[in-house]
Amino acid sequence: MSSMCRRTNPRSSRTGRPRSTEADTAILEATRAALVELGWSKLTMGDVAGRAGVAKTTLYRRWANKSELVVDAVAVLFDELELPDLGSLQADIEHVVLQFAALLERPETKTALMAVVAESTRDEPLRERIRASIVDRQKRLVLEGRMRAQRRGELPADRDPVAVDATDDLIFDVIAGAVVHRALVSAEPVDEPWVARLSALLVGGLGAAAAALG
Amino acid sequence: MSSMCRRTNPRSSRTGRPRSTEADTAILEATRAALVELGWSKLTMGDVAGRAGVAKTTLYRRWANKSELVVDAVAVLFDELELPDLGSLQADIEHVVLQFAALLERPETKTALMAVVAESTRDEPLRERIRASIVDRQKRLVLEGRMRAQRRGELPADRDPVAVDATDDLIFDVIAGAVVHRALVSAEPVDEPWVARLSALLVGGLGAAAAALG
DNA sequence: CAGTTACGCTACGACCTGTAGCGAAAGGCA
DNA sequence: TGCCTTTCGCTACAGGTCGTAGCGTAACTG
Repeated sequence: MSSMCRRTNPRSSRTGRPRSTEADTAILEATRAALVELGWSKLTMGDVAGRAGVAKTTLYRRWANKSELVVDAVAVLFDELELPDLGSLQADIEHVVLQFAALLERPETKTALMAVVAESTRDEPLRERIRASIVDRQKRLVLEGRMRAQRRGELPADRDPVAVDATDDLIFDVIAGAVVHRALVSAEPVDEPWVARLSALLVGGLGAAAAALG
Repeated sequence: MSSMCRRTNPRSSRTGRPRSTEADTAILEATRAALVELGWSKLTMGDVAGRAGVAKTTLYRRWANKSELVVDAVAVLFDELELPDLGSLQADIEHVVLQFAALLERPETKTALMAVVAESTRDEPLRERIRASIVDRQKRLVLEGRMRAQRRGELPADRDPVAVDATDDLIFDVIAGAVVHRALVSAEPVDEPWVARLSALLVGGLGAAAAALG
């Protein structure tokens, strides 16, 4: 709290004209609109600036490039995912998978998600941004679902906390990966029959693992 | 076989200078090299042409754009995947998953795969090309592994052929999706412990489903 | 009021795209 | 052998995007 605590958080610079938060939201909204209309590859910074009613230079003051801008624009959409208690592990999984599939059906996310991930393979800061803004935030769903199943007695209580973490990570990659692959790579519908099969596979697999350890 | 059967297969045009197959291979090789050095987003058609020692116009005579070129350049790498019989379903799965993970570790595939998939969300011909050149060709691995497991008695024989197809598709999306998500989105290693967990989950899930039906 | 920062605007060099036009090369066919 | 057709390398080009620089103005602080 000294007078020079500044470089750590440039947003709290005490002096000068503050950044327009209206411009922030207008830009992110314009970015999502441009994604819907143009898709990732035809979206340009100049176009977004025009839609948002700001100068192109204003975009570059906030984001280094298109990828970082788009990550911020779509990240908020992923926070809409919820995990209501439907009474059984399988029902919970099916519900969240259908939500996730609906999210991936939206043209903004469909075109943007794979693109920024592809870009992040050669851009470490971007990878970190994606992890922090999107990936890690959704692991909460797996955590919550697993704990709920344990409370119900569908899954055994924790023994080795390291193994539990590893299993949570595995389930996350399996569910998210399978849905993304089905929707975007195989390009086939993530509908109730498919979701039911996936959920049954997971519940069966988790149950079998628990039985083997018990 | 009349004298005018021509438009159906432009490659078999009887007259005129034939396309240089050396140029074909040089271009695809140059494309992979450029992917390694530059990554997807900085790869340009002019750069590839220069590396391959051909004119830029020669590229555009063969491929409509960067995406189609890159699909052809990396598709061949996916054909290296094999499924040797290791004696058990779980061992077979683990082996092919580790192969697939090694493939995704290569800089060419890592940067290209997600990029062309992202592009294909707004490009129907490209999606078809990806499906034909990469996706569908790898489903053979699931088919072979499932039939082998049935021969061993690890899985029950087919009853409903429709359900069998659906399960094959599901397993394909789950395995490929999980590995891709782990490697590129979560950006964490696809190592033996993780692969063992994934395989155990799948084998357990398939076994539980079989038991429920039996 | 002085100091500092953000803003809109314009302009710009560098780069990439995809196409057109040319003369030369390499095949098929009679 | 000569004609036809297609591909080849080359050059040139219009159109578009990127990311930055410079300017005068606006907004907020103490």
